[in-house]
Amino acid sequence: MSLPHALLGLLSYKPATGYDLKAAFESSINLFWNASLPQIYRTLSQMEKDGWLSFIIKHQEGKPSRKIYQMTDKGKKELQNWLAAPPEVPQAKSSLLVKLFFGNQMNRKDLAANIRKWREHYTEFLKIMDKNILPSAKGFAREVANKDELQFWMMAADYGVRNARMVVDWCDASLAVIEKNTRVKRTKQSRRAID
Amino acid sequence: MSLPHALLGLLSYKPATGYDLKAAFESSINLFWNASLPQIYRTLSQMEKDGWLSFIIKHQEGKPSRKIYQMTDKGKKELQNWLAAPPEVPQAKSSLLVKLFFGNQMNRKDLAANIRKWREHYTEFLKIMDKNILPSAKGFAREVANKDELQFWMMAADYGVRNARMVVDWCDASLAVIEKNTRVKRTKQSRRAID
DNA sequence: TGTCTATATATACATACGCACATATAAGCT
DNA sequence: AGCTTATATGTGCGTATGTATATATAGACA
Repeated sequence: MSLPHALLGLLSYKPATGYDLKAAFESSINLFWNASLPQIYRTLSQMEKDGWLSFIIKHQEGKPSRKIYQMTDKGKKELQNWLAAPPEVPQAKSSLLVKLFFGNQMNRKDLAANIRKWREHYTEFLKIMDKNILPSAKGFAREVANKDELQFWMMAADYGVRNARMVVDWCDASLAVIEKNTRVKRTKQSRRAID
Repeated sequence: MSLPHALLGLLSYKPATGYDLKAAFESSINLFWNASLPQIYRTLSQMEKDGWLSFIIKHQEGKPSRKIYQMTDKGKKELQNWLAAPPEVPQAKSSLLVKLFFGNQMNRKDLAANIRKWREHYTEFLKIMDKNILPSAKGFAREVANKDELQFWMMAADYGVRNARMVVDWCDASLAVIEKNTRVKRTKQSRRAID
């Protein structure tokens, strides 16, 4: 379970509201973790009950009040403990690979189309990373981070890029195999038709 | 949500009990999806209520009775529809990358140790794949699959191998960066000590 | 004028799933 | 004699999370 700790990590830069934290997620951690707004609110509320956070309410005119959370000493300790603990190895969950596993029951065209769609998604991701990674990193740096922090952000982003490249390569290799076999089958059919 | 469809896929080979399906998972789909025994039983029960499956009970001596599920026509249609539908792109969830993101707040030694642990896990995985992939695939082939099915199983396994190699490479690159910077810092400290 | 987006909070309902435990028998190990 | 493993079924409890919805205001757009 990482969401509370990811929130602690972001709050270690500066106090923030649930709404702020959602925005912070979107411009950074979203690459390797994801959280909806209701989930963030629920988690913050629970963390406050657990004594990891405290909050103050700041009233605004024309806009809703802001509930600004900040870490307590207990929260800081919790973050440190979590950071030092060995990370769980993520168990892969990929519905595409499950589908592929039963690919024999699929129309080859549908299967190839699905793989191509996946490929598109990751090439698109790579484009966005190329275009946005530096601006995004700079935005992050301006907001909260120093150069050391930027380095870690780049490492995490590098993981995302390597992963996307790996998937694209795999898609190409798999599409080649599927195409080759489809062609072989056609040839056999043609022969039979000639016979 | 893929578990019910993964179970449908396995049941498309032949009728089976929850216990059988757990074993089938472990020798194949476990690479890219995972399910506990209670979760499988619960899901089968729900699928039966939804009319995707029917079952017969086979009594055995000395052993518990077997509740053997098989697909209904509705279940077959459901599987076909699911297979043809475009797969959801998996949203990455990696607590190691979250930790790395806050790596600046960590002891560099702890961080490096965590990355090394990750690296070990994936090198171990690669070893097991090297040793077991063919025997495992053959076992799968003997059980349920023909050559075409084996090909798709190999494609999925290939994904796992490529992923593991990518992670190992990333670990090496990241460890190099962390080491380099640690050394630089030491040098600066040494200089300061000399000054 | 009505809809959409942004700001900001949150509840309600449902689903997926992990872990612990309950039940029963037989075989094999220490 | 007691423990673990394999076979086979489940329930109960808790947690994480997704989706829909409620509330309130202001500005932009069609």
